[in-house]
Amino acid sequence: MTSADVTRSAIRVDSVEPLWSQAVAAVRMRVADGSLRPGMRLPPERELCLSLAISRVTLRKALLRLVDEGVLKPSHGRGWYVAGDEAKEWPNSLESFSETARRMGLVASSVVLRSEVAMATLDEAERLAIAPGTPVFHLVRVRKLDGVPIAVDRSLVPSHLAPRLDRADFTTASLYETLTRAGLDLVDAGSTIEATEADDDVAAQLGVAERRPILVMHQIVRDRAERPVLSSTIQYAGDRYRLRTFFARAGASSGPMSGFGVD
Amino acid sequence: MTSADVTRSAIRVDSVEPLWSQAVAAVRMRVADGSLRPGMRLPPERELCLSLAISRVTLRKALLRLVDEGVLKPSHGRGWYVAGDEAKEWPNSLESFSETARRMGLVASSVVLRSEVAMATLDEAERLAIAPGTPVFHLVRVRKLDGVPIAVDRSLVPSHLAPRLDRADFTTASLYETLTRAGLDLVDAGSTIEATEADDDVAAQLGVAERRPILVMHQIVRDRAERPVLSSTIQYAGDRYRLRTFFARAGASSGPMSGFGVD
DNA sequence: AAGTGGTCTAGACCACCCC
DNA sequence: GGGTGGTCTAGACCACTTA
Repeated sequence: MTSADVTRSAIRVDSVEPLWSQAVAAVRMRVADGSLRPGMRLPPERELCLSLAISRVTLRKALLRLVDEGVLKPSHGRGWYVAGDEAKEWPNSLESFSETARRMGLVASSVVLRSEVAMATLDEAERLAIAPGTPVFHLVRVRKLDGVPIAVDRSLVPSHLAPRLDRADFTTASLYETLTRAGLDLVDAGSTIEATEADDDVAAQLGVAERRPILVMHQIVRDRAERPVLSSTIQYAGDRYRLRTFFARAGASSGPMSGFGVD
Repeated sequence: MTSADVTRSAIRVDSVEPLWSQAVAAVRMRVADGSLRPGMRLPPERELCLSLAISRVTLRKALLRLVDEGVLKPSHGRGWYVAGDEAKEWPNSLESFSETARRMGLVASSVVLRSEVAMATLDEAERLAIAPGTPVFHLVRVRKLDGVPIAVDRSLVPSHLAPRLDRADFTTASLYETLTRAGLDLVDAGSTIEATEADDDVAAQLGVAERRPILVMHQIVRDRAERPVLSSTIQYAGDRYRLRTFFARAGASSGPMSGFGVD
């Protein structure tokens, strides 16, 4: 048995989770705990099939998913390799605030300015596709890195989707994790990103001069039924933060699409 | 035969393209030419397998890919549906400038300020992972929508990867398409997005006041060998443009990842 | 030539939706 | 209960890498 060995032990047949999903978790675990280090080659697919006791098709579905997440890299004729730190820290979507903090070795913290349920205004109701006046949980946080204010984050969640959110302490808790644990499955998100100037409110909260550049990201996250679950507006101090994204085409094969936002 | 019928005629066995990729193209064609309209249900998988003469596994690989591109939406127990215009215009990556123009019904054009080969500076060489002094193609364009200047786009391509780029007319041509046609396969891209102020150069080119907010997107596009092929820096007038992204988790199944940049 | 990933197949069974 | 997608399998053959 090599140290890169991945055994069946992690796979439970009676679980509701699909086998490929369990395989994803098993491999991800091995990468997280360090038994699979960046640059290492995984055992050949046919061996992994045996040790995980799943078919090759199922295994490959799992491995491809991990490519999508930036954990693995396939190399035709050579093998599957664990992605280096560079790529691993660049997920196949927008990097979240806490991920950024981890990557840079800084401590992320939040100051909660508002955490309460209030009636949805016309504007808020439209963004969340609910009726005006519906109870909505409002969360306003100043996000900090090593104590320095970086961004103001205003989030909205319809109360009937996740009751009692106002009892949670979002000084440390992650909103995304809290919603997931409440049984919501966030499957897709549309977002817009623009540059504006700081108004006096945001300038004061971030400790920058008025009219300084602000990076604004607005996001609507939906569940499997395409129901808006979360509306989030983050205003970053322009000279203190940079959004990062990474896009990879898994089974590319000369994709006919225009690409990654490049013409 | 229903109007949604997709026949084998489009699939050529002798082609180098994988069958699933050809199936993707066949379905995409039907959507593009209007024989499959938004909201319509596709024939059942088992029927499509017969008409395309491919196995169900292969067909599903193609359909899943189209979900990734925002063309289709699966519905367990009901069928596959053509995505509405809303979703279709939001690819699973950053929306490109011309896509934005199309969505908004505006005419995209470019003014080429510079199109020549020059030696790479230290900074440029580092970004492209080449030696300083290596010949690099420089392309500087002012991107316009309906004649209004929206952004300044500075792109760099190492000359040895695509010779004679300075002969092309990028007033109309797409750089991405030109590179693809030159045989380069752009498979992944890392990018950063930030907000800054307009310096006098950019302010003049965009016709805005100095120190006004600017949205800057920097991007490094790589080929299959992870070799940087294109470095692109786009500076958008803050009050004239908004970047749009859409992220979907195809086979989600309670993803354990933090999400879409949301905490 | 041997090893390894990439594509493809035919068929089975389960889970969900709707009549 | 019948139709439809979702998961899974065992095995075949091809393409790329390495020696």
